[in-house]
Amino acid sequence: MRLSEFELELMQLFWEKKESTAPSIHHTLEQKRPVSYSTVKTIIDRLEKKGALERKSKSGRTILYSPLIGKQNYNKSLVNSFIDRVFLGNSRPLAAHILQSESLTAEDIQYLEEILKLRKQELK
Amino acid sequence: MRLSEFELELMQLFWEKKESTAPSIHHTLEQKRPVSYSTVKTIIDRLEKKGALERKSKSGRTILYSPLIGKQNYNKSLVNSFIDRVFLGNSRPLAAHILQSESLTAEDIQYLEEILKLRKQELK
DNA sequence: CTTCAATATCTACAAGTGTAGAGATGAATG
DNA sequence: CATTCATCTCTACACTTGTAGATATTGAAG
Repeated sequence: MRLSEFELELMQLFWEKKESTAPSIHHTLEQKRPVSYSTVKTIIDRLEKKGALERKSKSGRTILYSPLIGKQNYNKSLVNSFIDRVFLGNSRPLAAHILQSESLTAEDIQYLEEILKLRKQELK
Repeated sequence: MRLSEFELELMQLFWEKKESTAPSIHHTLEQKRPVSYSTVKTIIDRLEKKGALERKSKSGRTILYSPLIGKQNYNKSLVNSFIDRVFLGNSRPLAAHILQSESLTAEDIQYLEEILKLRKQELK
């Protein structure tokens, strides 16, 4: 399944909240930038049509939606296609780039080292 | 500058070849999948309009194009916005994901460990 | 019940994207 | 020179995306 930028932005919110309504999502998003309710609802409708969201229930007229696709899963395929598109399928330059990234803390680095250690073990 | 998927695909070829012509790019791309010359040339025109390519010279009627934007630079900003969009600005999960990726060789792992070692040094 | 405010549904539109045909044009060839 | 073939330029179109107004509907409040 293919999500647009905006669609993904909304899915992030749904994943975070587990389930939510259009008015609530609209409210949250409005904190960040001006956007009309209609716009948000349109995107939600499209997400539903694509099978990324489903209607769970109603309270009053208000529809409660919940994600049909998993964040983990989706991210995984996104990362893979990103590596394909941008780094021609070669993970290493991306890995190198990120490991140099400023935003990693000492803890992050520690943690990532652990992962590498384990991988080395596996390879032997 | 914002490149579409197809535009990026062509830029990858231009970066690889340093400079090239529409017929040549078309030829290369055709190996992979059926696509008409017109299509390729349209994308090249758009890349030129966006300022990603420039006309370097002509041999006969054939225009030689070369990249105006750097692969390194462009990738960097792509990676950053990718992390923002998909991982909400948090590099660590992406790093973790990639370090687990099957496609890394023992050498890659060795190399990446070096990077982490250096980073640790810096932090002290 | 009637009214109203909130929510949903429907419709629209401009910009960007992938795709390619039609026609112009110029370089090479006989 | 006239012709042809390759290449360029121009135009087009359907689909997606971001954006939102107009209108319908209904639960809630009086």
